[in-house]
Amino acid sequence: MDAPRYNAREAEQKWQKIWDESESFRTRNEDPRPKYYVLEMFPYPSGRIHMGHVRNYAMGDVVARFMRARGFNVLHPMGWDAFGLPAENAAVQNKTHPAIWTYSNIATMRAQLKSMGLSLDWSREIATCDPAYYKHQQKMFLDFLAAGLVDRKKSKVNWDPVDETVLANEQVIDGRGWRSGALVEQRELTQWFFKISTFAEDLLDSLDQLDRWPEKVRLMQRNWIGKSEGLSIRFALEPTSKLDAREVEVYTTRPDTLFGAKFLALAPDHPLALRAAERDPELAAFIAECHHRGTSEAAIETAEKRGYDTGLRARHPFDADWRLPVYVANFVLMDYGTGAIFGCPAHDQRDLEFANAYGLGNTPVVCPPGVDPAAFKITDTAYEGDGRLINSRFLDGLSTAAAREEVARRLEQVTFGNRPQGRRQINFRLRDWGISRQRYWGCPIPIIHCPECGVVPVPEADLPVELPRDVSFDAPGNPLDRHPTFKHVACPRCGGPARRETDTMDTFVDSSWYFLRFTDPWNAAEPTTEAAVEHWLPVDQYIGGIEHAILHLLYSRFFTRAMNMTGHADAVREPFAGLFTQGMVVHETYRAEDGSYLSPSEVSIETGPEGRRAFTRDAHLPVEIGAIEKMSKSKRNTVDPDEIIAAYGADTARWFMLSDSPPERDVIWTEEGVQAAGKFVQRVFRLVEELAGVAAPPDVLAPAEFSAAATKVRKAAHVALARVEEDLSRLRFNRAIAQLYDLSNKLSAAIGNVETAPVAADLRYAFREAADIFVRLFAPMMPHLAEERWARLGHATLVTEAPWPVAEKSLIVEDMIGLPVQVNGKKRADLVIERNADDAAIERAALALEGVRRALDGKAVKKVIIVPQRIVNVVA
RNA sequence: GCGGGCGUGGCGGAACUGGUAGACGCGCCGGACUCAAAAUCCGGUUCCCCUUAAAGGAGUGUCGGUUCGAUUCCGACCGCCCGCACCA
Repeated sequence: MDAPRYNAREAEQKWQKIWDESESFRTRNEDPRPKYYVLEMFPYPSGRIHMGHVRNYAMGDVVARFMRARGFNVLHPMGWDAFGLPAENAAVQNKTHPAIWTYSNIATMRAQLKSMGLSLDWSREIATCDPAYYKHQQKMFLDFLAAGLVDRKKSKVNWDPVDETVLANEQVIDGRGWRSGALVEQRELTQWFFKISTFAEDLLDSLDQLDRWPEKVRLMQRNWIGKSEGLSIRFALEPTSKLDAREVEVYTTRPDTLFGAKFLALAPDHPLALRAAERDPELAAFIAECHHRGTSEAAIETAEKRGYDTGLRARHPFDADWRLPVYVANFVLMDYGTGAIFGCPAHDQRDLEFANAYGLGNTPVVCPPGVDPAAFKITDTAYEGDGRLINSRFLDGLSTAAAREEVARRLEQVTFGNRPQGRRQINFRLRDWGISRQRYWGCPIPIIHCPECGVVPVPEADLPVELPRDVSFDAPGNPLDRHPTFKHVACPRCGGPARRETDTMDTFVDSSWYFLRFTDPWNAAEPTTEAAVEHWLPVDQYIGGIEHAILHLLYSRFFTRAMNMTGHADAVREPFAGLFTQGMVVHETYRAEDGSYLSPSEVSIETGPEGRRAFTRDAHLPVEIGAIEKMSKSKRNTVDPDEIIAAYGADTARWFMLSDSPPERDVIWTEEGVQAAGKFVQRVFRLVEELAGVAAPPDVLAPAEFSAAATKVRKAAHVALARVEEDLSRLRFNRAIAQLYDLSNKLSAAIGNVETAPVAADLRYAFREAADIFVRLFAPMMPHLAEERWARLGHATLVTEAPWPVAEKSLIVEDMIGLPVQVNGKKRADLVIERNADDAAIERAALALEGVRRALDGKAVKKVIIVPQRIVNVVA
């Protein structure tokens, strides 16, 4: 007779239905148990889920099920990051409406996620493109505006000429649009900004408290915020008559190098530069060239430092007779510091390159430790480190730190035009967040522009400002901008004709607060419910890709602060207490002989002693196995989760996703790997079948004593329990899975050793206990199989609702322990001895071992090092 | 260029705060079952020497250091990956 096989397809659908009907994953806010909020980054409804989603949601689901079993009231919701450009692209290509495309994708992906058996509370599902969601976002925009957290300013924006939209700085990668890949141009537009820089200091300082975040992410945010402490110095200009400008302010973090200054340089957009250009066509041409190069050839621009001498001269703040030339230079940025610098070529590489190009020379003023000042010369490489000041008059001999302080102190005391000439200043690289997008499929900005009243907020009663459905994508640009009734409205204040804001919000706004909405998505009146937010936040464990290390996580941190200020999240500052960034799913690439990519389904792999070789499935032509890369459509190395679930079941897919690699690292999807996981599912099914055959029924009481064989079975189960618990607590899924392989090996062996029937009562009890523990341990990873086997073991309850078992300490601690014995650091023997043997007894026993005696070869023992419970080292 | 991380068998990876290197899985080799194959089960599998066993030697990118003892700590170098990129 064939062994019974587990039909995953049937069983999984059955249990999903049962969970659904029993509302196993419905979470109630008023549940008295301690709360635990686990969240995976919600997906963009692009069409179908991919393996990256499977990995992400499998991890979150293990955490949710594990914490639920441990007695927590777990919130584990799901939603859709549903606004965004691809819906509009699809609308153009397929002549479908973005809403129809989006909601149809949501339906598909929801069904796919459900087929994974995730323990999600679907009653809290939200989609950011739903007016019931973005209505609140509009309300908060107005509240932020009232609170001074929103700015409207003309600004140079990154314009993507292909997508015809503005991009945030973060969306520009190597001078190209992150989505279109088109070279980004600079345009001047009036834009809405969230004043994230208001919180720069707090966003930076609070990172220290996020001790359950990866250090890497915190560091990336630190660098992104980019705090620097320095000094603003105002330089007097000559001749003043020429431009009607008496001074220029520069920012420096190195005031100590002030006596090494050789020039001043202005950004091409600096007001002074622009004014000077009005009278100097050559300078105007130079500035135009800077703009041009800045946008078109970003790579080349980095190579060469270029400048233009304005003819202006600046007076050195400590020497009225010292004049510095004032250049406009292509490497000075307008939007950092004051848009102007003083150049100290000896101690700044960029300044040195510039000075060398224009023959400005250099004077070293900081001498590195251990170098003779008289012999210290700078030619091609600036010295940017610390040292002792030289050639610097009253600063000579000071350390760089002391010199910085001294310059700051003196310049703060010098008065220049009624104000101190120097001012200590802290600068951040962090820019305000430009949220205006010239796009249809986004949250409308609730503003009306009136020629009489100016910028008028849409009254709260008129919210939401809903996207009109009747739009066409036949022409490029924003359809809202040419929509007749949406655009032209009456001013809410004066009633006169006015124009509605047709820009929509960056989709990163939508995802900056969805985790708060999940706590009470039913509240129609307000974005959040105070009690619910206070109860659930912060998210205890957030899981997602490292690609959101800066943007999404920083914006969310801003949003909780802004919501906190405006009364929408009183109890929250930091949204995510624990963050985990999971690795990608990668796969081999395959190329046919003509170089074209082949998908895994077109390739068959043959393995032998000489390794793996690939052939086309149909014609058996040789296939080149290429690099292992992130799954992508262009490389054709994707695997469809639906097909895997259809062939092996969700439990197999989940198990494999979690088993092979540490979760923070990339996992390589292989056919062999998923097959192995599938085999294990079958093996577990059979193993529990066998265990059920020898196990006592659930209600049998523990016997007074256990035989050695029974104790061994119980030990295996309890040791695995303790380890799996530890590993799951620390999200080390791959180790937990290794433990479970190990336990199933041990249980198989134990059953193999059972020869006599009937099986003794104590052993039957031990098998029952071990089987129950085993099923509960793999339940978070393979929930359907666990239910199936839990029922087979005679339980009337759901394992999903069963509490986590408690490991018995006495079974984990061994009476006899094995101690490796080293001689001079090399292992020579094993010593088995009572756990609590004293050092003298251990030493005596160790020295008596045959292996130790042989290694000593008669040499005298100098010392014996005994590390309790660990190791013995005999030094000879 | 600056900042960060990582280098362990044929492969993915274990090894808690310095204490038995290679858990577990894949692959491979051998065996059982079978007419045969698949499936399943059992055994082996870091390398070298050895017919086997026992015993031994080498070994965590390279070189050096600290230590009774180093994959783990320190220094230099090599290689790979990620982030930022004229931020004054």
